[in-house]
Amino acid sequence: MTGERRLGRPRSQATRAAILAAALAELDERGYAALTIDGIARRAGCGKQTIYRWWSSKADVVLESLLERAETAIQLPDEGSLPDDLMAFLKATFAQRGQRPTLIGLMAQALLDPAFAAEFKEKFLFKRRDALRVLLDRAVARGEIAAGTDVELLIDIVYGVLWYRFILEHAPLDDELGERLTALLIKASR
Amino acid sequence: MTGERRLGRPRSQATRAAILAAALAELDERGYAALTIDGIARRAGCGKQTIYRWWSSKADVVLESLLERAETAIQLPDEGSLPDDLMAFLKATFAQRGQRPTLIGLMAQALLDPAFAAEFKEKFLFKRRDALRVLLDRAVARGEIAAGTDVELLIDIVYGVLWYRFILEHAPLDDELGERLTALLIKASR
Amino acid sequence: MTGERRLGRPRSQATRAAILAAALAELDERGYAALTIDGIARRAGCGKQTIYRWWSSKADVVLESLLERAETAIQLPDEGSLPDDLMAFLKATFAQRGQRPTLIGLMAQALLDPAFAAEFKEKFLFKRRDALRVLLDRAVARGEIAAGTDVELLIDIVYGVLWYRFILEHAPLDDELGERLTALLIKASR
Amino acid sequence: MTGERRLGRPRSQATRAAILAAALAELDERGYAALTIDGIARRAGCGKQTIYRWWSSKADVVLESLLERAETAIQLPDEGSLPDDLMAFLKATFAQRGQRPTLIGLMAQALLDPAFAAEFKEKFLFKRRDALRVLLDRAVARGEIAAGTDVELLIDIVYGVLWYRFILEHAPLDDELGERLTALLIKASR
DNA sequence: TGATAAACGAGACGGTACGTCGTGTCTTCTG
DNA sequence: CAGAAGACACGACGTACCGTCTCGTTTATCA
Repeated sequence: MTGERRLGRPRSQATRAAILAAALAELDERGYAALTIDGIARRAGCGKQTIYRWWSSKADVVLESLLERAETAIQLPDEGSLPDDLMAFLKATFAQRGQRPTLIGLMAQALLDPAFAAEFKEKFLFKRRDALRVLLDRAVARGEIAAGTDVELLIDIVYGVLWYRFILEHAPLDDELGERLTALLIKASR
Repeated sequence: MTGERRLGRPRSQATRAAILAAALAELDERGYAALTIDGIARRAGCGKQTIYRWWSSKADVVLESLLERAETAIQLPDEGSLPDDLMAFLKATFAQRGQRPTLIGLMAQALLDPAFAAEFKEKFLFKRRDALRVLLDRAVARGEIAAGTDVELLIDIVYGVLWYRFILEHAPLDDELGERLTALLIKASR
Repeated sequence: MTGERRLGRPRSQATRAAILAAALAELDERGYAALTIDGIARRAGCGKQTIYRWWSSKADVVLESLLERAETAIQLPDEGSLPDDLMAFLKATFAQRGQRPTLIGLMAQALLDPAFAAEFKEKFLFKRRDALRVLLDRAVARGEIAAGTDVELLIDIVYGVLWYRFILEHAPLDDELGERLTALLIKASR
Repeated sequence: MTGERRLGRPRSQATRAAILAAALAELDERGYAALTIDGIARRAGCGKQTIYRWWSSKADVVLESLLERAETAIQLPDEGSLPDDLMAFLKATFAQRGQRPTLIGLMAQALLDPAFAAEFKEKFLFKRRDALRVLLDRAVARGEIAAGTDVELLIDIVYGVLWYRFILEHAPLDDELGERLTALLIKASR
């Protein structure tokens, strides 16, 4: 039942880990644009084929590396009120600024490659939308925001502003932004 | 006096135009990711060197092509009230959805290449922010929105939502979005 | 034991042969000066990298092609007397006049590139000197030429005249030259 | 009468000299293989067109530079006897060893380019043959060498050995070679 | 225990585009 | 009208990665 044991030599978990680690290391040292499959393989001490066997692109490798990082996990706060929940959520999100190079690279890849875009949305972007939706739905249930409120638009505003500033870097992603954004959303949705 | 006539053979305007046209044609036929300098040169009937002499990357060529297209010009409506101005502005912006592949490609390049990012911001993104700021400042002057309103945040919300939906394509960029966004911003800024 | 099996995919002998053949074909059709690595790769149906992996220059490829041609093999006659040996040797050498374009090209490359010059001397020019030296040493042993004769100078004379006429083409490389040169050398070395 | 004054601005002798000097300087600093028309023009402070107007190739420029050098002039000794004449001639020739890089480069160009080869022979190589022929004809007239001697072959031997050693550098071009070659030729031609 | 089967490292392969270099021609202004 | 300046079309250069392939080797399961 649990079976599914495939024939032949099983996938090497050590190699898998080495590849993910190598990808992150290359990313840190050289940046996303300079990432190459050759380079990852060389650093991981594995053959290129092994990478191609399990991932479809370098972005795929990076996405998996990213998702394995503990700090990328989504926090779902429950502070009792929307403003507090939102602030906690935004603070947790802002705290991941260190991932910028990686996230920016993945977004670039998503823009250039529709297949990867689908995967990036499914495994990353939409998961975060889902988390935020939980907070907002809770607020609707509590009556903190009006029943007819377009929750999807609120989500778009939060992530739209976040990504827009994340990409352009013309203004900071800090607590002050969190407070102003929270205040604005609540005022707009009462 | 105004002179500034440089020495030597002057830059060929015909070649410049051929290159920009070739870039747009390649873009339409094959998409941004498949653009190559070789391909542009071949189609334009010019040497690669000539492209490298005047532009620093393929994104640079594409950006200039794009800026020369009349339809990329920024509309600055003046309808007399903020809601009308905003709707007109958003409608004009949404009308450029056909440029999506190009704009997405340029954004991808900006994410991968900081030098190009700076240029893209200066020549494209910030020009649009400036236009929107004019509308909002006008509304502040007219008392339509509160004096202390964080105009920059409003701009970030508009363009944040626009780009976020533009990139993810999880929801349409249409008049209904325009109306809801306008309503929300006005409610939040009174 | 003799093993030495290298790791990884072994070198493709088919590709090696295709490259050498393509080089000779290009040489015949277009001449040495018009040879290009691009052209050889195109005709051989291989990537340029494959050529660069195994040879350091186009001259290197051509030299190897040449050395594989059966007709480039050195004949070592043993007719019993120096005049007969020399005539046989010269006839065999003159018979390779068809290789002129190739040899001239290789010599040109040797003049321009010291690294290739060393290789050309080692693998081609000195091998021929060695063969001729065998003939002359034999003649010394038989007493046909004086014991103190400067054999190296005789070799220089033979190959000097040959190459000089080969290059300048101001006089033929034919049997009459062979006879006169033989006679002169013998008269001078008695 | 002497006229032949062409119309328009006359050729600039200063520029001509600058180009020839620049060619020699580049030759000395970088070697023949690295010579470029661009480089010569840059160093001479002239336009490339000016070079193309008056010379047909870089080899052409170099040949003219070489021929203008005083030390390249042919010495025609008249010592009274063939051995002395020959030795003097060879000594004078050997004394030009410093020109090796230039001469080797010109010879390489001659091998690659038949048009230049013709010019090189006419203006350089055959002039030297002519000079040597004068010496040898004088010796025939004096009865130092037999009347039926193949003078052309003797010339080929002298220049063949010289160029062969000059190119291969496997043995020196020195007085000892001069003496041995002289002795050999005289013994062979009595 | 040995056959079978897949994963793995290594690295060669056919390709494509890169960005640079040099060529020989052209187009402008200056002397 | 020669000459400097330098832009131009062209085409080869040698390199970097791509994604695939072909080896020998390793590590499992199954008969």
